[in-house]
Amino acid sequence: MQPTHIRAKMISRIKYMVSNAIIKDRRYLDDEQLIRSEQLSVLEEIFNANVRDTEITELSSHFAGILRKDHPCHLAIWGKTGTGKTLTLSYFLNFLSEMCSQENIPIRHEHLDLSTPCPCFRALNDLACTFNASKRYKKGISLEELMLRIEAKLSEYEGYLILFIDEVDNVKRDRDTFLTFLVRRLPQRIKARLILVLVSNRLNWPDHLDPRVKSFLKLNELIFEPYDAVDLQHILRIRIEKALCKNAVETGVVEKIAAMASMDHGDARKAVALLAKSAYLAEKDSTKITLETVDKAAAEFDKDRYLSLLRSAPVQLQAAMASVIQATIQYRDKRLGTGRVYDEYKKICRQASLRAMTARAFGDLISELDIYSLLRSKVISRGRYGRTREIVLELPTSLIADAWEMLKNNLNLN
DNA sequence: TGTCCACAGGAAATACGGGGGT
DNA sequence: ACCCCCGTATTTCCTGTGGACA
Repeated sequence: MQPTHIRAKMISRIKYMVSNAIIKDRRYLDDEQLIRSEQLSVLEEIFNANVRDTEITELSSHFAGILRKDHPCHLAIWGKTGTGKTLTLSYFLNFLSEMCSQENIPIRHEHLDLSTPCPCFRALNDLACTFNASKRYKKGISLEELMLRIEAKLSEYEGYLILFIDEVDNVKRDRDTFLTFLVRRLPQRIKARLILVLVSNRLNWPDHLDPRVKSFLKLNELIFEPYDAVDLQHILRIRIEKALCKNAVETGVVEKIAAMASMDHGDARKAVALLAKSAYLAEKDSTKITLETVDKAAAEFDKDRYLSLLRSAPVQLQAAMASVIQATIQYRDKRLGTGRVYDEYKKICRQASLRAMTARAFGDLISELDIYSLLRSKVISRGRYGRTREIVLELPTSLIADAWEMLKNNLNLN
């Protein structure tokens, strides 16, 4: 060991990195790290570039009634993830409140974020919490009790109350109870004028809703189109200016990222994440961000997404996924039905000393994996050889080995 | 035409684990 | 400390089903 040697190495590396730095302020590559006011200022710049113009105009006319002491009806908003629904709405509602307070119109808005799937109970509980009407419970208190507390808390308030409920369709099971409460019961019991803003990323969510709720729910609808490539370019350029040094980006990179992101979802968050990843990669190699860097970043991005999704999933789901992979490898080109995969699953559970769930429950696990699009399952009939769900692994082939390794580790197999 | 496979997937029953009330 | 109640997760039980085969 030669301490001076390693020191010299470190110093030269650090100096080198500093002189070649391309990231100026990495917080601007990740929204989570920005404080509220910074987020809003970025947002305002984006809006000033005429992005989301039509949506904001629509919102304005929908809520204009408030300034005339009118009661606008509820609003349903559709749009895929990363189309800026949440940010646009909170920006707009803040602005609206400001305007109203200048006119002395009492108004309040609350944001209920259901970005992770949650049962009716937790949704109500969260709602109660945002009103300070109750503490956070895990269990052990009835839905009725929660509703009463919310009502009690709001009983005195008489102005407008805008409830902005993000990702409504994440309310699993009993969605009707939740919505019935909001749509029918709550308005009758409180004096405030309630306006619901329901955000969802599926277009057809009111379809399988209790018809009684639906008829009560007079809705105005607003659709957030996915960003197109031009919008995304605006968004990226603003970020680049804030986060990166001058000349850190080769020409064509912005266009490329924008094109990639708009092609598969029009998701702005994803576009920014891709930019961030590219920047990190470029910085590590001390180069500019080139077109190849972007390709590399995109590949890694996909990999990370799948693997972290799996890693953080409940064990049973991981075991189910492992069994699907195992079965796919084992039976190579034969078609996979639920039965075979279930046998595999039982084996894996034994190895991982996990309690195997019943076939019925296993079927539900498969459906869940389908929702995450880790696999595709389709019910087919093979005549006298029965009916089953054909299961096809939907993982990029390059990832199968990685995923398998990770699952094996997580489940302590072998 | 009827049979029967191998499951799907709905409904009811049961197990679980945690909070509230006393 | 005890018991009871609640929502949630899983199991048990069950009916349904498309089409190959006889």
